[in-house]
Amino acid sequence: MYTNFNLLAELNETANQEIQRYLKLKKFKKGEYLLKKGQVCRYIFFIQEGLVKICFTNETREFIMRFFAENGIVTVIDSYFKQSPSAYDVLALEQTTVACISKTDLDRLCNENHSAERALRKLVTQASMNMMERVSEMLEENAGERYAHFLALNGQLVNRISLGDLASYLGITQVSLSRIRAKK
Amino acid sequence: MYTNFNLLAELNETANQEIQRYLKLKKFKKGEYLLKKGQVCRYIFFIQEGLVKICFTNETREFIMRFFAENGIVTVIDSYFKQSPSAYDVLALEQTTVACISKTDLDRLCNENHSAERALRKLVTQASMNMMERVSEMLEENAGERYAHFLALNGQLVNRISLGDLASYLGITQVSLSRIRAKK
DNA sequence: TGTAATTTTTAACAAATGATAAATAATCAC
DNA sequence: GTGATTATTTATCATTTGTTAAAAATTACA
Repeated sequence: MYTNFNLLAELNETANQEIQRYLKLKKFKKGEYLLKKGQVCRYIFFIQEGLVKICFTNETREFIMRFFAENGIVTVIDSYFKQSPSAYDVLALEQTTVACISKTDLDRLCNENHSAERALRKLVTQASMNMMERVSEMLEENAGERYAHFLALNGQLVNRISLGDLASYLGITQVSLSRIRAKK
Repeated sequence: MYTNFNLLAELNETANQEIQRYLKLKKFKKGEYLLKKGQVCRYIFFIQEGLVKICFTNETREFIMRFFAENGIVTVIDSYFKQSPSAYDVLALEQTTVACISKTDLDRLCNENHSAERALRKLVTQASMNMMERVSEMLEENAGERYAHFLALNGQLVNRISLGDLASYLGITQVSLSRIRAKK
């Protein structure tokens, strides 16, 4: 039922059966929060359908860490692992269906099952690589280059994301992104 | 002998004895490379003494991902886990002594020992959190704010890092950083 | 369909940062 | 120590991005 996640491919038969029992389906409407800033993130979410953003806000602006669409695996890593208040919101940009597993259940699974621990390690490794790539881009590229880069890697996603959200992801204002697009 | 690393505190007695056998000491002079771009990163390095940077270069500029000093644990995550050519250099900024373990040995240890796998998971989790924090800062803060932030968190390190390297870390030019400092 | 609300674009100006060059200061090698 | 090398600062100008405001386009919905 909940296939198509690399994390799960890593699991052995036992762990796979276990995790299927733990996973619970949840649905979020567009605009609903999977997690609000200040709350403790108690789940890892497997997105089956829809689109979410992890973001935070200033007094004046919003900033987006990442988008996650179908087959994406989402959690607020430091809140989840430390069970501390999240600095980020997780918000549905479309009607979104997720399968999720609680930290309590996954901890149990990881304690009992080495392959689950390994799968989790691979998941956070992937998150690390994604964030390093993002840091590299932000160091090296200006806003126009980051925009082109995002288009190249996420061509299909762009149609589902507002310009404002894309600007928040790129770390610039909506006005600035509009100007960048006009130049091309 | 090789104490003071959180990663190791996580290990059980067996794994701890094993890893002590695997760890090898290496010394690098100032300016020597622990890893060059294009090489495959085959080790995790535990810095005992000294200072290194993970960096990459443009046609014209250098960019620094992170500095690692005493008790820091360094690897180029995607090169290490995928055993693919590194996009980054790892370079000693001071004479540096490291204990290192090869991926071959650590893989063996992780296969045999659940607590080693967990320790590795915690290591990459920490790396993820660090990189997320860095992305957040780069989205939200301008260069002057990032400079102040770095000073606040790494006051003691600043004296060991050249202005040029600090600028490369902040993603600005040396000239720009000099200007920022002059304003304060 | 028509009106309101929202999103995107355009414009004008301010602030931040990059690029280049030159001056000054600090460090290194002999 | 002395000269050469390297690192840092200062200055000037160009480019990028932010801010604000208004216009235009799109979308929502009654």
